[in-house]
Amino acid sequence: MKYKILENPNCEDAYGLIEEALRKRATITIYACCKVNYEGRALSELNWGERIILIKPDGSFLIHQEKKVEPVNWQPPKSKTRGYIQDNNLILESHRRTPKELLTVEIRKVQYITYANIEDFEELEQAGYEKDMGDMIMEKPHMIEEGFKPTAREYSVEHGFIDILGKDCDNNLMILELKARKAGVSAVKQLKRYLTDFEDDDNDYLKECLVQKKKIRGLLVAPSLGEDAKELIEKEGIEFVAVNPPKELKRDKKVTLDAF
Amino acid sequence: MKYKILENPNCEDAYGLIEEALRKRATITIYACCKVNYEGRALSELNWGERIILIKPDGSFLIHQEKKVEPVNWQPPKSKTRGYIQDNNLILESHRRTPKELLTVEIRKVQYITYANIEDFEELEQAGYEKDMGDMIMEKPHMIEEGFKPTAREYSVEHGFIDILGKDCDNNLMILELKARKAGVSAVKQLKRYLTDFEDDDNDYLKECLVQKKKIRGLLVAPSLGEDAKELIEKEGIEFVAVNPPKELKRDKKVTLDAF
DNA sequence: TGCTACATATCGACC
DNA sequence: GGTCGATGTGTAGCA
Repeated sequence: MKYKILENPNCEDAYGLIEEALRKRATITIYACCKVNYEGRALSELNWGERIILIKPDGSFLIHQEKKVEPVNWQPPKSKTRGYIQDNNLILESHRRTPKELLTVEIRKVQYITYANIEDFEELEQAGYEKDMGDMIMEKPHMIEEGFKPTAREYSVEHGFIDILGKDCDNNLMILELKARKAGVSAVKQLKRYLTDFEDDDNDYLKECLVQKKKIRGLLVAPSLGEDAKELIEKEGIEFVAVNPPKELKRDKKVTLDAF
Repeated sequence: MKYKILENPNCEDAYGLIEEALRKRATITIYACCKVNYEGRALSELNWGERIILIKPDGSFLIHQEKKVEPVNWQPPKSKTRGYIQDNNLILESHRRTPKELLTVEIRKVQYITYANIEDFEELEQAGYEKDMGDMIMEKPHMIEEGFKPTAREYSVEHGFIDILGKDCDNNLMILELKARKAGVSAVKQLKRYLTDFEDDDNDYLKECLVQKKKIRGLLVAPSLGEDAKELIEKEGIEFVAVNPPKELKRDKKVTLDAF
């Protein structure tokens, strides 16, 4: 990692280092006293104070205060950064075309600037999502109940997509809504809406179901259920199945599979 | 701003500086080659690579790659950070109680660490939100149309809240859904759902409306409308009113008001 | 503490 | 370039 650090620079030196870093497509951090203006989708102003500025080679621009995970101001990747000197202050601008957005940072005093060319070829591997849960249920449908047979995934209805469509051992239709986290009232309402949509819709599954005089069962599949949601599923005649999302990384899974 | 910078430290020195910084409740940035594991609401793993670590005095913990606005891994405010040395590597852990979440950073090589006590007493002032839009319409109802009289705000119905409830000059009921950004199909559907909820609900507004044989008008209020949404409002008999969210900071507003 | 809704949401996938 | 949906969404407000 090649890096450079500049402490207590004057305005011109700070400007010079930032230009150099931008040219070299390095990642820059600045500890400085600044004032920030943003105009674009919304409008904001942040008065003089000390903050940390992070500029990435992909154009991302972040300003962090000493609190919270979220930056106080930012610009997304592909934004264009430029700097100039005005009234003996260093101004940094980050500009985006669509939508038109401009972030302006007026820097009164730089404590230090660092930049480095970061080498990172890894991507985050993760698990424990709704998609993983769907994959798992398609692979092991008995997790839902004995005899469950999935027939379709991401089945389109008026207000969205039914996560998994299938049949139980008695050939009743089953409509599954998956949630990777604790399900709330909104999840129950969503499933209810899909059930209504499905019943209003003219489709082969429904026709077959009517002909064979079978039921349509709505199932909410999630690791747990909120208190309010418990009441609502009773009322709506919806069933709940407790399933935890698989917390297994794909690489680990592969290893496990390879072992067999 | 008091700060300290340590370049190319060995494991022990890096550990020492971080402990010192945590004690002093400083804001820390580390450029380092590390490996990251997260387990909590989900599960993730990030293999060896160079990243920027930011630790804030409120407990926020961020790991940034050289791309994107979002950190690749993080912990929220109030998380507890601790460090230790294992196998000649520096380990940083950030721990959260509820929900139980643990972030583990294994650092192989530190390029540099800096910490500083940041002084920032300013908060972001902003404008251009749905709430501002609601305030503006309550203050200047004629923006919607001549003779519009708001009667209720955040009126609760089955699937959510009606932003503004009111009457027109002919005493017809008006149900307003506000959006601070371009409205899409989902906004129209949301309003339609609220209209249905309202008509299904047993309330005084509705009773009065029926007695006086008045209409119920649904209005979508937003700066603009997507193409698909235009078709849908036609079909659903919903009206659209173009209103831009007020992009005026409260301080500016106050000044303006003081001037009168 | 828990729940709801908003955000300059961001981000990825799909069209 | 848009549209749609998931997110370890984060965050504020309120019960």
